[in-house]
Amino acid sequence: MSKALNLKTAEIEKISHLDYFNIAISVDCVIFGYDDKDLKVLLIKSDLEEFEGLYSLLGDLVRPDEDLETASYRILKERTGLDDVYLEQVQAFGSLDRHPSGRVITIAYYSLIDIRNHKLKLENNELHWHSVKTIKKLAFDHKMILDTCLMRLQQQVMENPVVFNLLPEKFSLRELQELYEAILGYELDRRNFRKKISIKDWLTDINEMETDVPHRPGKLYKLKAEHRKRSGVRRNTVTRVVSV
Amino acid sequence: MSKALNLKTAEIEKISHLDYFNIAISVDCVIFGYDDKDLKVLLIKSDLEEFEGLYSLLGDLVRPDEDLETASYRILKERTGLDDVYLEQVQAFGSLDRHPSGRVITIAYYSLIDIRNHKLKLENNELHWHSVKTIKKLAFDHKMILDTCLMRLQQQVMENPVVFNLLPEKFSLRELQELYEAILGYELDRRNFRKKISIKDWLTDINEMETDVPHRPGKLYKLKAEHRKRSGVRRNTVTRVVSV
DNA sequence: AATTTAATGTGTTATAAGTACATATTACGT
DNA sequence: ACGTAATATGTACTTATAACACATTAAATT
Repeated sequence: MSKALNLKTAEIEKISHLDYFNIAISVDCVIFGYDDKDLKVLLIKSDLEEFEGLYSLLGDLVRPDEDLETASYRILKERTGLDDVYLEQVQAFGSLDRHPSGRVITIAYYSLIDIRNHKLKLENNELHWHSVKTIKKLAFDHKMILDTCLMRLQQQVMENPVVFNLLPEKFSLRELQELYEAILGYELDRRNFRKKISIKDWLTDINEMETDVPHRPGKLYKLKAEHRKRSGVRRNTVTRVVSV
Repeated sequence: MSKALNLKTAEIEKISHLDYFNIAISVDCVIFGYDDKDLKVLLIKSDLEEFEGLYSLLGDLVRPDEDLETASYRILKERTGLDDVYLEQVQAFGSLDRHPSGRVITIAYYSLIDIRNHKLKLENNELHWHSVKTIKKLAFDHKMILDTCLMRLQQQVMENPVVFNLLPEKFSLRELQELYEAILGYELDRRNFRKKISIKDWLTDINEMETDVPHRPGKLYKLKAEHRKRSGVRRNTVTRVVSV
């Protein structure tokens, strides 16, 4: 891989090899979580002077020997310890000035994880969950990336059973509705919401009830196994590379 | 930009600078056209031995001093002579083995152009329009990229007034419906189609009729000016860079 | 033990959107 | 003048969305 790529036009060859490899490529993960009726995102304090005091998404350069999904899974694994996560590519961001130290094109992924039932190794990593709706500014173009990923999540939410990755295995319909409301940013009618969900036929009633709620407990449900796909990408080939 | 990026983890620094810049980044354009009731895509014969006899999408490496949209517009301009085109990013493709000569991550864009009313400088470029539905195999992973872009186009088509970029300025409802059918791959009911389009309120009746049709001519319509956005990206900043 | 509280669970009606389907009309070609 | 092939248009049926209220249950309070 040290010789020039013999790509397409002759024109390319005029320009030296190094010029073309002076672009770095990174992956940035918008890691969504859900807790306390609130959509969260996992952020780290930026270590760049230019962005002193600002937070940024979790990202890293892509290594020459790993593909994009592998890089994303590696970041998730390194930062959170998790390797069983939902992950989906959203968009590439490549403005010239998006990174102060040089040319870095980044591919954004969003990821959904259940905060409560996975103990993350957060503290030692300087990682923290931030409420999405209170975030005003981030390092780099990460606010734009976050917004784009949130929009994508909002689009997906009613068509695909993806949000269950944010919930524990068993949940009540109220919890599910609150999650939808947190993602969409507006309130839903309870009866219409339940009807819609029941038409989709995603859930099974497991004949258990909520406990420890200070009111009448609701029924608990599980996502049906056939809809449980933890990743938008082919995970069996990918996570092995990451987690071994 | 020749010194290392001071990015995130200490771990990165263990790996030499050159390793990280040994990934090239390209842009590939799926250029859709429409003619003869058929969705077409613009392809070029691959100049790589590995893909002898196969066609590939139009693409090129991204230059360190241009952003992704600029690179896409440059490719379109260089290859077709057009700079007033609809262009939208779809997805990044980054498998390790997708390019036989080395590691190249590519960002796929799709583009919509009106074949008939723009004279393209095709012949001297070895470019040809191919009917999308007859394409079985392409060089690299370009078949996958084409399929992904087509799916994206199909998704967009009913929600956004994008397909008008494939048609001449004035068109009949029949032409429009045939275009939708070509993109979606199935037939539509004429009355329902017209109702749906009229509800969207995208068109103005310009009080002209088709000419040179061997049957009763239909009315001609134009896309209303407020829906005429030739690009999914901010073009006023972008095309200037390309076309000046 | 009785009462209050706060949530669960459920159904109907009205409106809008989607689907299936048929007939009269018009310009061209012969 | 006539046949042809496409345009133009509307209605009934079905499905989805939206708005809306009341009885029930278990926990917490008195």
